Amino acid sequence: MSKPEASTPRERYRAQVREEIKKHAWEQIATAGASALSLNAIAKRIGMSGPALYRYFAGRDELITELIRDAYRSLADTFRARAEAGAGLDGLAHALRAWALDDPQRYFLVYGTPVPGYHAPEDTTRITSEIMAVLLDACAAEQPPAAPPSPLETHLAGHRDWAGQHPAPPSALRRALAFWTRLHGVLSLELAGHFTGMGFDPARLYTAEAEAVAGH
Amino acid sequence: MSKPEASTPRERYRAQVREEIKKHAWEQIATAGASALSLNAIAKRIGMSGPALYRYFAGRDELITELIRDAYRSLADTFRARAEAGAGLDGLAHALRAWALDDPQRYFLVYGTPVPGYHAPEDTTRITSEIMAVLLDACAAEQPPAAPPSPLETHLAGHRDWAGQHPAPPSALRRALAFWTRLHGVLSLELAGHFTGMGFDPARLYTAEAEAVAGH
DNA sequence: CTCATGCGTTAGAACTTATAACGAACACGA
DNA sequence: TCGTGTTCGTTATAAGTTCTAACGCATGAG
Repeated sequence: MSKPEASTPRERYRAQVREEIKKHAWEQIATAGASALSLNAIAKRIGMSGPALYRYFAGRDELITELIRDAYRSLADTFRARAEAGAGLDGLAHALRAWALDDPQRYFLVYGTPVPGYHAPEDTTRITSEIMAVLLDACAAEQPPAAPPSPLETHLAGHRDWAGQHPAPPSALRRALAFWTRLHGVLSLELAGHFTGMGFDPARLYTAEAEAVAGH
Repeated sequence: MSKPEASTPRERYRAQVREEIKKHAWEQIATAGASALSLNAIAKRIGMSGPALYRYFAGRDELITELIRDAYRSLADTFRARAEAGAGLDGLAHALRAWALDDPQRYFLVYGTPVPGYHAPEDTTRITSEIMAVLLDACAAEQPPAAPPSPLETHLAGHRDWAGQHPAPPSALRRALAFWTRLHGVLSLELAGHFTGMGFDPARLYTAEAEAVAGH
C-alpha cells in the first residue's frame, strides 16, 4: 500500500505481514470504531496468536498512529490527484466529501475526537501543509474581485505560518480557511449522525456550502 | 446536578452516590478522554471496591450515556439561559464557544467521534430540538432583508421535520443550519488541535464566522 | 556449513468489564 | 420494639485486554 521497495526477502515478508495487519485493523475500525480495535482479535484472524504482532508494531498506539498516517496520506493523495486532474475549489470540496463518506471512521481517525495525551507524529503536519498547499493553489487561482481586507484578513496576513512559502494573498488565505472550516462543519455533523431524523438532505446542504465557499 | 427531589433516604443516598460517581467520571474524562474512562479507577477513588458501582450504573455504557445526556442538558441550559438574557445570534455563538472551551471533552462527548454501534437515547433528540428552537427563535428575530429563496431554502421548506412546529420561514431555517455548521466547523477543528502551530488566532476566525452568520 | 538474527510460540503480570454469591446494614410494617 | 425484606458492599471468579519475558525453530547471511 505504501512501500513495495523491499530489498531482502525478510523485509519483504515483514512489509507484507504489516500490511495484512493494517488491513484487518481497518476492517475492525470500520465496523466497531477505533476505540474497539483489538490486537488480539487481529492476531486470531490472521492466524497467529497474540504477542506475535509485537514483532511488527510496538503496540496498539503505534498501529493506530500508522493508520492515522495512512489516512492523512490517503486524503492528501486524493486531494492532489483531483487538483492535478484540473479540479477547482468545487471539485476539491466534493472530493473531500467523497473521501469522508467512503470510510467515515477513517475521517474520524484524522478529524475526530483526539485523545488528550496523544501527540500526532511530525510527518502528519507535513502532510497537512501538503493539503493546504493544494487548497491555497486553488484559492489563488480562483480569485474573487478585490475588496477591502477584513480585520481577519489583516490578522492572517501577519500570521501565515501554516501557508509556508505559498504566495497566496490574504484573501486567499481567508478563503482556504473558510473552505476548510465550513465544509468540515457540515461533514463532521453529518457523519456523526446529527442530521439523521432531521428530514433534509445533507448532500444539498454540503453542496450549498461548497458553492458558497467556491465563490458562487 | 439534576434530581434533588428525593423522597426516601435510600433514594437520596443513591442519588448522592450517583452524582459522586459522575463527578469523578468527568474528571477522568477531562484528563484522559472518554475512551480511558475506567469504572474500577472511579471505584477506588471513591473508596469502594470494583463491582459496587454496578449497583448504581448497569455498566460502562450506561454511565457514559448518562454523561452524554448531562452534556446535552448542559449545553441546552446555557443556550436557553443566554437567550433569555436577551442574547442574539452573536451572543449564542460566543456562548457555544465558551461552553465548548470550558470542557473540550464534554464537547466531544456530544459532537465527537460516534461509536458505530451506539444509538443515542431518545431524550437527547428532544434536547436537540430544544436547542434548535432557541436557535430558530433568534434567527427569526433577526431577519435579514428578503431575497429570492435559494434552492436549498426551498428544499428546507419541504423538509422541516427538525424544526417541529416552529413558525420560522425557510430563510431562518437556512440561517440556523449555517450557524450550526459553520461554528461547529471552526470549533471542532480548533478543539481537535488542527489549528495548533498554524500561527493565527482561532478566536478571530470564530468571531469572523460568528459575525458572518449573525448577518454582519 | 555455521551461526546470529528474526519470528512465533507459550507463560505470565497487570489491567479491564461484568456476574455471582454472600453477609451486613438499613428502613419499614406489625 | 421487634422481625423482615430490600438494598448495599464485599470477595471470588470468568473472560477479556495490552504487553513483557523466555524459549525454540527457521531463515538467511557470511
